[in-house]
Amino acid sequence: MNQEWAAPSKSQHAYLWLKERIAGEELTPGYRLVLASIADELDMSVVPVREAIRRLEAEGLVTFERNVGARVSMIDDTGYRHSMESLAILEGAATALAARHLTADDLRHARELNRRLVESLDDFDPRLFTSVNHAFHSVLFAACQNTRLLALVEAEWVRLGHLRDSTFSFVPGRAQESVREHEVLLDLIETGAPLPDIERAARGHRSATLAAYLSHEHPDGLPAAL
Amino acid sequence: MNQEWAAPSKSQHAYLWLKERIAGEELTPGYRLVLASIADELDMSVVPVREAIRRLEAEGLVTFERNVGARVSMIDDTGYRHSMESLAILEGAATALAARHLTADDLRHARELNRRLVESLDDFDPRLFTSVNHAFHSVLFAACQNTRLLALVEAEWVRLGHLRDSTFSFVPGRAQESVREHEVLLDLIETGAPLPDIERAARGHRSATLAAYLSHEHPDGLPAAL
DNA sequence: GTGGTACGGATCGTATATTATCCCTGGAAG
DNA sequence: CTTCCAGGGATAATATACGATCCGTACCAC
Repeated sequence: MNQEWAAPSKSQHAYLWLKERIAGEELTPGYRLVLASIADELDMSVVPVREAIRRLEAEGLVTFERNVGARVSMIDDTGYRHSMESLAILEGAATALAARHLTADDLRHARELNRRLVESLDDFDPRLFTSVNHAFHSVLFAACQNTRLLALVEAEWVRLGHLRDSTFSFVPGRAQESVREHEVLLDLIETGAPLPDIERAARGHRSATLAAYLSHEHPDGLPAAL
Repeated sequence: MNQEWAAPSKSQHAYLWLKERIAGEELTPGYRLVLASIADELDMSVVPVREAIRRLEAEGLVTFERNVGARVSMIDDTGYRHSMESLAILEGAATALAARHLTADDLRHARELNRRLVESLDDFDPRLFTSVNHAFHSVLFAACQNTRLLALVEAEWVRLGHLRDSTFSFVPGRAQESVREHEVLLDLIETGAPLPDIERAARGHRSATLAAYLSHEHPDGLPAAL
């Protein structure tokens, strides 16, 4: 009597549940993750919860201290900068590798998303903007054939997603600039520009967002090279 | 009465033990990892072993199938190619970011390692070559200030390390070319070449190794773009 | 008042036990 | 000869139980 509706393992369930809460900011950085409480809440024993947390730890979303417990990863400016820089590199490459595989439909979809970004500039909601922004970039790099690279990009987005809600909350002015750069990027792809140009544009786009944040928070800091 | 000798958790111990075995090819790809056997061998219960395996899973070293068990990740050509391509991108960027931070000592050390690579070309041992090769590149990118990027690079090396012993076993001719490219790369760094040039050289170096492998295994395959 | 120490609650770490699932093998039906 | 089904062994998944460790607090000595 096979239950067709598939039984997701409890471990998996706990993993997804936690990840969701972390991404959704219900569990903010520094939040203490107590095994027993979570197990209780999810109506399971602590064993699956432990495994879920181990996986999250390996992904860098939570930090663990022996005999003390887990907490949602704290993010300092350095970590944020490093992650953004890494994402710039990964996403830039993925976008370039995907460029030649984008269909006309994909590009239409991307332009539509960017149009929504433009519209949202009035009555600005950083949360919404970030979400649509992610969708926009996802369209552009999802066609990348290199699944490993894709996984790395997605992992970095998740990492950042829970660390800072949105750079755009901090530097509202960056949003306008951002959507313009999106158009440039789309044009490059559509006209079949050389891949290195596309990569440079995509990387530069994210680096610029990072730079905007850094110069806003630390006006006297040095800009990142490369 | 604090025991100074530190008590590494069993979970940690199992994790390191397995990782070691996998890296050392004692556990080859496809090898079945049975919880009870491992627990027995390490003189512990299955719980810590499960956690260790979960961590390895998150790192991509083992694959897991629900209710079936874990096995050391199989690597197909596609996976290998994707991983190498990703490494090319990551390592290229890390090397460029590290370039300005390398000391004269670092460069001396790197040249010394490359000298050893040259020497080893007679009486060629792919295993040794790969190992020293890793050391060489480690020196070049270790000075990268972006710890996140560094972690990604190292993770990818580990991934590849256990998947294929060495590309150089398959394409011996590549080794000579490789050490020459090392010299070029070192010269670029030493003369303070523009970072994009350094990045391109470092990325191209690894891409070339991948290409050599691919064209050797699949002479009719298409070369990777970018 | 300050420092240290001892106790206790909270929480983690691991072992053991129980249940669920898969896969293989063998036999019977067609 | 092939196909299907049943049963059993192997193994994973989870629950429960117990011991170990940490950390905060209160008490005592000085």
